[in-house]
Amino acid sequence: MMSCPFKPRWERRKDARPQELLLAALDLFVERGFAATRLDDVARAAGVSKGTLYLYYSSKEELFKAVVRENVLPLIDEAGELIQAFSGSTADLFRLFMTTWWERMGKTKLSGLSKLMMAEASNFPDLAQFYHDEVIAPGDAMIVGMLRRGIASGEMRAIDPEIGAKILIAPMIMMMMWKHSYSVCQIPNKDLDSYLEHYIDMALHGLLVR
Amino acid sequence: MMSCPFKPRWERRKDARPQELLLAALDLFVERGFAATRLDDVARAAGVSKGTLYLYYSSKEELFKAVVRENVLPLIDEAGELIQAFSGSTADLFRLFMTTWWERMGKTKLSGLSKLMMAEASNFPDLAQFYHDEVIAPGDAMIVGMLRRGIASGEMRAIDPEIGAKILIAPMIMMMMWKHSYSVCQIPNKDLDSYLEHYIDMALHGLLVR
Amino acid sequence: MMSCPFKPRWERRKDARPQELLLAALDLFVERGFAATRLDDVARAAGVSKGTLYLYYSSKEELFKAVVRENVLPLIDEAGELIQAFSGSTADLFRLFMTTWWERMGKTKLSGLSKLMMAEASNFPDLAQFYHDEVIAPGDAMIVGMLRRGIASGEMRAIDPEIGAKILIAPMIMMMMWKHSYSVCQIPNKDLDSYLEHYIDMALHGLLVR
Amino acid sequence: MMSCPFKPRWERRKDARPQELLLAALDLFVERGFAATRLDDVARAAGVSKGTLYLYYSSKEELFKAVVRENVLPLIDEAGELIQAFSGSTADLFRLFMTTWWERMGKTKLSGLSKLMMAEASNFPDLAQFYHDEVIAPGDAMIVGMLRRGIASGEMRAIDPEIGAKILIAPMIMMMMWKHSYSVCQIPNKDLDSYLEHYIDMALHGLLVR
DNA sequence: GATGAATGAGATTTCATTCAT
DNA sequence: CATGAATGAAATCTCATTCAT
Repeated sequence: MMSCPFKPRWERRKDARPQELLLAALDLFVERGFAATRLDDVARAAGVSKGTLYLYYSSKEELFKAVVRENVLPLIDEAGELIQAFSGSTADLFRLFMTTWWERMGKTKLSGLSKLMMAEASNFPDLAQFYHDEVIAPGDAMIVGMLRRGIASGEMRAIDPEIGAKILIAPMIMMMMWKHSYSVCQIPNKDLDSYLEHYIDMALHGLLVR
Repeated sequence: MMSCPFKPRWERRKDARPQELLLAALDLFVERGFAATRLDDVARAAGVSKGTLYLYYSSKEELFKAVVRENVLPLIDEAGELIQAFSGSTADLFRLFMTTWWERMGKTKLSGLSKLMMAEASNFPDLAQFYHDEVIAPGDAMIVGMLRRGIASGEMRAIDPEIGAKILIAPMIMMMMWKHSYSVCQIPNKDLDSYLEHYIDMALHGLLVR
Repeated sequence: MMSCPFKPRWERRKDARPQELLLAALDLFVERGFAATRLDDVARAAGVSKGTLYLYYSSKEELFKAVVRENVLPLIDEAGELIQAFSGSTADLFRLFMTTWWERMGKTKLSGLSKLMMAEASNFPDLAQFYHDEVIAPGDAMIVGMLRRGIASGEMRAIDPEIGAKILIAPMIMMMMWKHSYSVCQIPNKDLDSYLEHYIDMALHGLLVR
Repeated sequence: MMSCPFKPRWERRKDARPQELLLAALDLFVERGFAATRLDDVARAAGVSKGTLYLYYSSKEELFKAVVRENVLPLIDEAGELIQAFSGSTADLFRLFMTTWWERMGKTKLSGLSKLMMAEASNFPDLAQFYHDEVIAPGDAMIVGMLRRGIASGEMRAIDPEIGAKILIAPMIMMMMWKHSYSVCQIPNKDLDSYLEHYIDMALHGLLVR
């Protein structure tokens, strides 16, 4: 936070404000969902008035899009670069990709956004389109790419990559969603790493040529 | 109320009228979710007045529980019996179980309830508790049971059955949820059977002793 | 109001409610204008809650349209019939028409609606279109018709009837509007009848062949 | 404030910058009305910040008064001088007065202020009082004066000059207001001159001794 | 049993005005 | 002089629930 000691005094406040709003918004959206989050609460959590929110974001939907843009899109880009740069076996790439995803999204608040979007997509088509275009489609494409790579190199069985991708993503997404829905049937935190290992193990033994 | 003295004992009363209510409620809950469904609309769809709803169900939550009880619990029971009665290999049991589930829940409106509960569990803890106790826990137990059966018989690798069950359920649940969320990234209906086959194939090759 | 003494008791309330709402709405719309009238106040004035208003009228605009429909349209129809039935000289018809208009609209609260619409037409295009189609156009057509009748019979000079109509309406409309705008420059009530007589006199001496 | 001791007495200070503000304000007030005009928009249109507006005008009402003072009052003075200086027949004076008025107010944006004031007078009594005192009363007095002049000289019939003035102004004001309200029933621009001629013709033939 | 009119708390969004810099 | 971020009251519209008939 104070990593840049020479930042001019007079710019700090202006730059900081939107960040505080997005942080508060992320917390509340994740906790309650899109429709059930009141802008009143977001404002109070950020320590500003309701009107201030509208100074920065012209509607609840725009606020949400900004939350996604600021928090999720960088991770997508990072993941894309990780895949591009990798030169080992596809199994290792798969392992690395899922582990990284888990560290960056699964373990953080961001995992709540997946649940939120799944939950509210049909009631907010604009949001759904946005999230699909910016997050789901690129993410999907990466898994498909990995499968194609593995099949081409002979490491993996020749499954349909599009269908296979959806099946393989499912346990990761469900793991993220469970964290944010039924507290009553939650996987204990200490088991989550075990879940991830089991998942990778089960996925690979199903994918690899035996 | 008791105007028909010969009414058979085992016939549940109040079932005739409520059936229409529950049908309308199921449709709307699945289409819009719990919070976003207006009782106004449920009443209109059922062809009764809003007040009448309250004659049969004391609140929106009670109405929802009734929908679940009437539609989902019988399927759970049925599935339990199917497993009890099965005597073939565990792989075949797994295949039969998932296929049956897909026919009875995945392909019907009921699949929407999974998404709904995932979406709204955290905002309606009572509902979450109810759904967990009545649906999730029993369902989970069946998968765990199948895994134990397979491991005990030597057919399957010795994975942790609790964790494995959650991983294995995930693609089934996601498939149901996708149907009801992003229309924009929906799997085409014609591919759904292909998805199921791929899933069973990938799951089994990961589970079976090689 | 009590002209139908045998009206069944149990329908009275239901029928009466919308009337009370429209009365309150007319009062407030006339007093404050469309945009500045708060539905809260309309509800309170009618002795009901805000929600009740929406039971009968789905939006502020619909409420306003209902006010116009209920109060103004009958007068328009009546005036049309009056003209159809008249068989005397056009000068006498003109006198009768303007006098009647003054009695029915000018002297009542309805005169406030003219001002309101003039004031807010450009900010509420839907309302403007509605009011033009239902009130202004028919009213205009009547004046044009009278002028045509007078010109055809040789009583009046051959002016352009469309343009003449607008000029002739103007003092009547202004008289109505003044009543509801500047209290500070208002024509005293006792002078209003004198205004009307002067207007008819000046108009006719301008129209009649000398 | 008195820092420039040699500044000529008669030069109004603070006039250079405010001119842009008043132009922007006139445009927007005419287009949308008083209440519906946002100071945000005025500031943006003038190319300054919202705070700057308050540097020059202490409130929205003061800004509006300044717009009227700067734009309308000079015309009133001019018209007064025109009447004083005129030496021909009263009919010719009337014609000249109305034609000039039409050129200077009717055809310009200023015509919008009449509608604005009529529309919002009752909701902003201070503004109404100001406008009445500064614009309406003097204008009215001029027409009354003309009528008195014509009656005294024997050119015109002995009508009540106060009442006659209001009737005679009405079509002029309405013509200005129509331009700014219902676009849907607007008099086409090419007909406006014809309207003016018709009006003068009808007015004079009603006023002159036959 | 059945109705549907009535409620009122609460949600998003707007905007004149203030004030620290 | 000038800025523009911040405020907070207010306005329209929604909906689960109640209750007299």
